[in-house]
Amino acid sequence: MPEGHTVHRLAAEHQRMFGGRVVGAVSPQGRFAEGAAAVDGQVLEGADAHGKHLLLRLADERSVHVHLGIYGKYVFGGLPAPEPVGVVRLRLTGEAHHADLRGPNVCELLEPGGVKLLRDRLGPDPLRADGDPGRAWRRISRTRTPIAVLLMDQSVVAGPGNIYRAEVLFRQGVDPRLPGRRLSAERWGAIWDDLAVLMAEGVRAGRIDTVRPEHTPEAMGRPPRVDGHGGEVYVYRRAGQPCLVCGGVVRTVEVASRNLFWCPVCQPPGRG
DNA sequence: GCGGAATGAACAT
DNA sequence: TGTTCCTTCCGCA
Repeated sequence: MPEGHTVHRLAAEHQRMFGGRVVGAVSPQGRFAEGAAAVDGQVLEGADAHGKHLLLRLADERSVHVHLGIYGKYVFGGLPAPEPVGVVRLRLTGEAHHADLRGPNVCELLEPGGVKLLRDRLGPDPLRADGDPGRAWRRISRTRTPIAVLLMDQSVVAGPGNIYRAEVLFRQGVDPRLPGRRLSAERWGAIWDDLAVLMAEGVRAGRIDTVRPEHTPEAMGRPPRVDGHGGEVYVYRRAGQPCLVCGGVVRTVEVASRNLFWCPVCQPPGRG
């Protein structure tokens, strides 16, 4: 689940449960013991997300930086918090809630200024009000790298992952292998706008749904279906199945060690 | 019960 | 390009 929309939800949840309040912090697993000790007893001033990075600002101007990677997961609950189940890297407790973090790629304490360094190496985030698509365009329009690779590069665009990249390219009818510099500025604008809409909906719903109403199984007279990842999508993990729009066969290929999915009919070679 | 895959990215080579 | 981190879940015995 951890694409950018998930992390923005997590930030909102932290803000709601812990924002402006003193928090307790422990690391039952032990791998964040020193950091937890430094956090424990401080006021959590605010929670924020940039792309897939969660940032918890503390009263002493340091920040907890969490990146979930593929496996990382949060579970929230009330108080009293039960005995931690499994390997809990960080448990926060507030006035009425607790949050358990397991399996993150990153869980570290950043010194003041560390957040700026982090954000400087990230591209614009379609979910943020300060996200500037022009910044991404300056990278995209100058490279031969395929657009499908660029969309996964967090220094180009921060937030989209493997599902959103496949789905937005399908929805905009773009050939995934099209070099960035062959993409038109108009098409990039459409991709950015679509990402903003899709991901905002993902934040609201807590799942990734990308299928337009006229293409849902119901509208097409097929039995309703929800994918294993918890949403309704056009091409992601649907290799070998018929395209929901044209009936052609959805294809997959490995790109930079990730599986890319697309419909060669709706996204013909050179289209961009 | 086991093996593989998974919504990610840093690092080594 | 390959390795590693680290956890969960699914399909297959």
